[in-house]
Amino acid sequence: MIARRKNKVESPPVNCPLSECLSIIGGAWTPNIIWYLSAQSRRFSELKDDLQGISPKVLTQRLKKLEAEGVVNREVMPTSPPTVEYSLTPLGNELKPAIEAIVEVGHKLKRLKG
Amino acid sequence: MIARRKNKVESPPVNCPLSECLSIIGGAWTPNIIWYLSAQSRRFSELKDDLQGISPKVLTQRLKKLEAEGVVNREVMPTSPPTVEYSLTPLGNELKPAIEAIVEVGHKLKRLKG
DNA sequence: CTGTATCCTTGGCGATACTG
DNA sequence: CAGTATCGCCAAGGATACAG
Repeated sequence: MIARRKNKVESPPVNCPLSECLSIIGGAWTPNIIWYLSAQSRRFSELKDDLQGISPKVLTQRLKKLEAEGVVNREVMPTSPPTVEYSLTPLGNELKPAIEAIVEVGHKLKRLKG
Repeated sequence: MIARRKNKVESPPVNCPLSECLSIIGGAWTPNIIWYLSAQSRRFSELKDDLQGISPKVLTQRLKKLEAEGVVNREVMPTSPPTVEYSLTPLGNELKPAIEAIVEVGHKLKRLKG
């Protein structure tokens, strides 16, 4: 007899958490922003330099979204002229393993494919 | 010819090795496709059922791209009617840790944020 | 069953100029 | 320095019908 295959894959609940996390790190520049912030806290224009080519609009969009999600902390420093420090929150640090896994695989792919 | 403004959307930033991997798992349905294939090999319409809501066009697009990248293997079975088996290549399996890390973080986020 | 072929909408992103 | 405000494009993705 032909072993009829299972109609369902074992654990479908995966759909949700995947989207949950990817909706955070999914933006075009977002992973790199988190990457740089995971190394150290950065100011707006420092990030703008880190992410060469990003427009201030998009950088603002991303940072605001990340801040709203509780992933990034924004702190205005009482300096003159005023500067703003961005850093990862504890929640933001939870993302680091995923980012690192992605980086890891990125390296492997690079080795394997050229 | 008309000189077009060069505001076309470029590929993600090149600063860190993130892009390499994200360009593979970055598509809208791609992570889930890889997830389902990591459990077992699947046929086209099985994947279409797994990924409820995906259009055949997009599923084809993704599978072709993944196949071209060496991540997914496509095998036509000599059955009647013909069926096609998709599975992960060894290279594709390299992606699993990253996917799993993302899932992991997805769970954490869900716990922490409700 | 396994895809193609079209058409259409959307929103993400780029570029640039301007403000406190 | 740290953003906002506008404008515009275009490619990803949805919907649907058709084909081998």
